[in-house]
Amino acid sequence: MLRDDTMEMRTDIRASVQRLRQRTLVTEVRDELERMILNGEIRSGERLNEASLADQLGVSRSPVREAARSLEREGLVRTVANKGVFVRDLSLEEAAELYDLRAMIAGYLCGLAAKHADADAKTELGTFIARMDEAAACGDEQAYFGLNLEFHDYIATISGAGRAVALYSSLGKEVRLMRLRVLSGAESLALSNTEHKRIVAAIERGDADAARAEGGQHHTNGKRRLLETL
Amino acid sequence: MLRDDTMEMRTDIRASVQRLRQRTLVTEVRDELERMILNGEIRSGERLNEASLADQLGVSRSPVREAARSLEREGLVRTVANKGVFVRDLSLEEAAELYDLRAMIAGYLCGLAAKHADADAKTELGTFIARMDEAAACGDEQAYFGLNLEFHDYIATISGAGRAVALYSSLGKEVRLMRLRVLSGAESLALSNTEHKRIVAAIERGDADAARAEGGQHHTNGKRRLLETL
DNA sequence: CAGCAGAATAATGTTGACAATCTACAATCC
DNA sequence: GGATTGTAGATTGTCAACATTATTCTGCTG
Repeated sequence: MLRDDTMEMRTDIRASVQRLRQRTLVTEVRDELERMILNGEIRSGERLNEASLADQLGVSRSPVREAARSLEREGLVRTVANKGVFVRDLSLEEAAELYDLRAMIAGYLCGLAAKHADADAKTELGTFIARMDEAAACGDEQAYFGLNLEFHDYIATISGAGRAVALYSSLGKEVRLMRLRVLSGAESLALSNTEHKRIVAAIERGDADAARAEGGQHHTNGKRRLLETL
Repeated sequence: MLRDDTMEMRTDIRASVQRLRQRTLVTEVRDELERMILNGEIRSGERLNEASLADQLGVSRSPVREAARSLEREGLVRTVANKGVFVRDLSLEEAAELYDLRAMIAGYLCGLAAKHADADAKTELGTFIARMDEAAACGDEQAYFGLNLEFHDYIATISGAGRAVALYSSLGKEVRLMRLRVLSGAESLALSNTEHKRIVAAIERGDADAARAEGGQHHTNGKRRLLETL
């Protein structure tokens, strides 16, 4: 028992060290910039002033520069030579395309999840559904929004995919650039969760094709809701 | 007539300046590194030595660092803190996943191309097919390989998509990391071009659904061929 | 001789300074 | 008055030096 504990601690420490060791100023700044952009603290189209940000974050310009370049990977910014990096400004067409891409990849992930989900994963998915039902009943959009993100991330995790997961997450962030809350109103939340239930049902019975279709349809519906909002 | 000529020249110069203006040491180094990686001059798993590359290219480490980070966007390298950036080493599973993703996106692009292709585009597609037929008949794998890339890039262009095109191109480069020539042998080339013809036929008759299906299938067949090779 | 400290070496991370470029505004000319 | 040129300030691009971290080699100890 004692040995188990110490082993547990040791692996914990090792993991923690591993994590800390991977952190560097660039990653730190990167995360902070990403947060600022997604929170709208830096608005769409705005320039990321290297000197100002470096000063603000207490580092030199180099880490800021590299972090900004790194954000390009997620499509959060675009770089113009000799002018700077700017927070991307999504047109409606671009947003619609992002939804299409996300729908395809989400379907792919749901299909894989149906193949790979074990009993624990299925239980966890059920828990997510229940919690989102609760949030929907309370009309707590904030909570539902967070749970929704976690739910889809969880499906991505159990899919066992690599690049597709990263892509899905990246496209998700890109979409959030629009800063437009599609899910609003209790009935909208409930409807969204109905679709979640269909996805989970398909995953639970291991029906990959159905899971793929439901996952894709859920995101396509999201695109339709977005377009209807405008 | 004279006026037309000078106008023509002026726009040429303007475009050229515009292009040069966007070039900077970072982009220059980035392209060179990409070339080196895709040509296998830097092998999979190998580290990109900043100082050595900087020396070799006659620049300081900063542009090399940024260029290397920029290559991360295309998944050509992975960065490990305090250890460096390494050319990605694709496992078979990862490669298969890349093929799946590419198949989905290619299908998406073919579907859009079927909707947006004008008469000129259709003619151009026909030309590609003819040229690839010729290369296949001669068994010129090198030429077929290049034409194949151009053909798919052209479809991506006429699709009118934005992010999806970039993604498709990026995944294409990633796949090339394997440095495995799937297309070999005259019959293989001819078979591949048969599939191209089905795609072009669907685009020519404006059948988006069929184009999507054919485009996806073509890439899925590529994945199958890859897996059979091993 | 295996294995392990510890120094030496080499690489990356970070910084501040300088060069090149862009932007905005004022002075000039027609 | 309007357009154009020139100049000053701000911003990005690049560089070389220093700090920190990883790797390798060496010599010691059992």
